[in-house]
Amino acid sequence: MPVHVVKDGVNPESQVLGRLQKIAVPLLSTSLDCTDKIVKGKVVHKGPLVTVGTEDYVLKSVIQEEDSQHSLSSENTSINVILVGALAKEFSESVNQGDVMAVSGFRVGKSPTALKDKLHPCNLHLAGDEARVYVFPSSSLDPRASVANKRAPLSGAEVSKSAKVPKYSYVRLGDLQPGVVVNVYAVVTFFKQPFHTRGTDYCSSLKIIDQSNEKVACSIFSSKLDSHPKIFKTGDIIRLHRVKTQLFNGSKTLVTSHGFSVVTFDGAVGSAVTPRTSSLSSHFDEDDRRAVESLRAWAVAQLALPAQAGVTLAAVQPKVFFDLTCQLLAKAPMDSSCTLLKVWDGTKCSHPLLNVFVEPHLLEGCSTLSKDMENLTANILVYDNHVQAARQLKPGAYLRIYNIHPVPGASKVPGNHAGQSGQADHLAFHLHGGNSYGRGIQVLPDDSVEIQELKRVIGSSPEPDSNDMSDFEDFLDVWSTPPESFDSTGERSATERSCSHRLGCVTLAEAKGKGPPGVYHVKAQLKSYQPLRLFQSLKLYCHKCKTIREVPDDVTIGSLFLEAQRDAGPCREDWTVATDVDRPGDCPAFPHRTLTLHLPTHSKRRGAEVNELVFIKGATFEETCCITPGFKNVIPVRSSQGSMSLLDLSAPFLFRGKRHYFGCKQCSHVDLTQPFGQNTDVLDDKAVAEGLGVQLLAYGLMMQLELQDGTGSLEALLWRDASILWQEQFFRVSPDGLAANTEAQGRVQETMDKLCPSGRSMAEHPWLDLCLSAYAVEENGQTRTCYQICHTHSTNPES
DNA sequence: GCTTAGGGTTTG
Repeated sequence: MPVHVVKDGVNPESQVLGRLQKIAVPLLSTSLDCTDKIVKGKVVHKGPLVTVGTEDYVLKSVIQEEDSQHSLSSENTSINVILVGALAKEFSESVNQGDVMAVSGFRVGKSPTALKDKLHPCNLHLAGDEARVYVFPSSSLDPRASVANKRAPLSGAEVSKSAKVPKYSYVRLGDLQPGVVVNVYAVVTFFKQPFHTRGTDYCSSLKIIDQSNEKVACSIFSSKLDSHPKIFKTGDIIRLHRVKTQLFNGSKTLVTSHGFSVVTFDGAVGSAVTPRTSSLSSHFDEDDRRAVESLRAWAVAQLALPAQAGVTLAAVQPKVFFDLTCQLLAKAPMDSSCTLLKVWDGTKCSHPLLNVFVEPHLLEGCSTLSKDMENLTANILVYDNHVQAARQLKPGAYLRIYNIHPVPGASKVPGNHAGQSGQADHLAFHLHGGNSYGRGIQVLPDDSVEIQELKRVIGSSPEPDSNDMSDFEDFLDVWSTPPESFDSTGERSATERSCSHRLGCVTLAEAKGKGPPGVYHVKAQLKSYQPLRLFQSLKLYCHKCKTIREVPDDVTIGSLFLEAQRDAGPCREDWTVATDVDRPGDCPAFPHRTLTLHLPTHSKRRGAEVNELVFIKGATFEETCCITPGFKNVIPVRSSQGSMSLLDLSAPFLFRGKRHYFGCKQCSHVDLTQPFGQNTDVLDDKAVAEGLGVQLLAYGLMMQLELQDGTGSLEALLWRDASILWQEQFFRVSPDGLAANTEAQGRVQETMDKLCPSGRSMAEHPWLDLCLSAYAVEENGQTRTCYQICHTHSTNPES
């Protein structure tokens, strides 16, 4: 019962005011934080009970401050009290003029009748569950009064129990008064991610607005990021408790004061009213729900606050900054002040997107899987302060990235030397340094409204134009399938044999007991594999001499190119025409070196194009990479006693797009004196190698797999016989393309992750049907048994 | 316990 009558003889002050702070009527203002406050006065006017509609009531009353201290110091000692609903009806029945009453759970509003009635400029609103009226009948103070006998007296204990903490009251932004701590509800119109201040805290800088149409800046300080508002987009609704109004440059601003708290809500009309807060003790009730819905309804009606239509990749306009809700696919450091984020949102950009070349071993996570897919993937270069934030991100995470700058034209990408030309009309995305315009990256929780929508779009992402559907299926498989579904308890094998052996399955222990040579069929799980960094497993293999070579790194290759510049003499061959390009002294060892392009003078082959082949002399490795988009075949050469010669065969002898081709030092017999390629229809890698006298090396993966079944474990090599099957069927990638194709490498990694999911128990590792070949190897006079996996390929997870 | 920041016509 919201109206409590205090029994005769009970000291009202001690019973009711125990936990509440009394505010004198003259001191009431709209900026007052009404939490835990009580106002007491004598009822000097009791208006009639007015019926609104069929069941609602309103009653107006006036109370007067009785505290002589305040009644003398101010004229505003009488204030209008508006009672609404059941409270009004009850008040009408149980309160009389002359009674003293105390009220709590009120809201202070502007009195619209102040000019007319000359009463207090504010009024008190009493409505809702938290509003309380405590009546001290004039009989309890003045025995001569006769109204008390009509009332059902309540015990003091009951009064005390029901005097629970009143609800929070909220001040409109238009009513803020400097120096006063208040609570507010508002719509966010601008926000910055929390950033480190020069002081001890992070600061969230906001602009907010409410129904009073007053826009107010707000600074939230806290050393704990968790205490900062979880704002995802403008239009979100924010509730601030215990914020103080300050004047700055003549404008009111809100700043957090001691014990502040903040809760946010989605701003969309009709969406669930779910408080976003890390606080466990946050207050939230029906009134909060109403406040949020009221603000949502108000905001949607304001033309000044257009609903934020989220920009998808498909809707991106060049040069127009935008915010993107997306999923992180992969990331790679570019240099100390720049990190690349590869993201998608399931839509296809209508502008071609810049493809950023990344060293495969620097890429973390999985990339898009085919060239056609790439227009679904935005490469976002994040700079400076955002690099730190990017470092924390995990591939697969859902993000919102604020203030992305789509820049047309192949802009310079830090630390990136290859594959940048020929993308002049492609869009590059930048997240510039600093936090102006709300620039930043935020991880969105999986259950947020925007992620629900993103997941829906990703789930129905358009099919690529490419015929290569397996790529796309893999893509969806990896990104739309929760990790839980990778477990394969009692399910069919993740690999299958393709051999024609008629053998029964043996255990690993049995296979080890039988010794070499032999072929065994086993069923086992993959416990571990090496190397974990897959680029380290990539090798070069000569089919002729059977030699295995490491793939040289870029630094080694770079030094071989520099070495080749030592002989600065000409190297004319009569079947080529040379064009000299003076290079400025950007290479300290060889100032003003000359870069020479040699083009074949004639080609008798039909359909041969002018850009089919070029020899390049005097170029650095980076420069050679840079001209690859202009020619189908780029062959770096050097001068050797006036003749054209290839570089040391440790370096790639041929560049085709991003692909680098190596030759075998032992088996090659280089001859550049004759034109070549005229008897072939296609001048591909094999034709070029043959024409140059180079024995082409093949790429292959070499891995050591630790297999396990219930009987024991066994180390088996994955190479040679099985490699083609593994690489073309199992990983569904061509080994030759693997070195240049970060996506293919990503796919290999995905496959390995499925076979050997890290962080999961062995029970969750899938079972593999394998064909093992055992053979003896002599080493330091000792014989040991080695095993290789052969005739084995993956089963398609889809079928 | 106090301070911090105080949006802005961005751009590698």
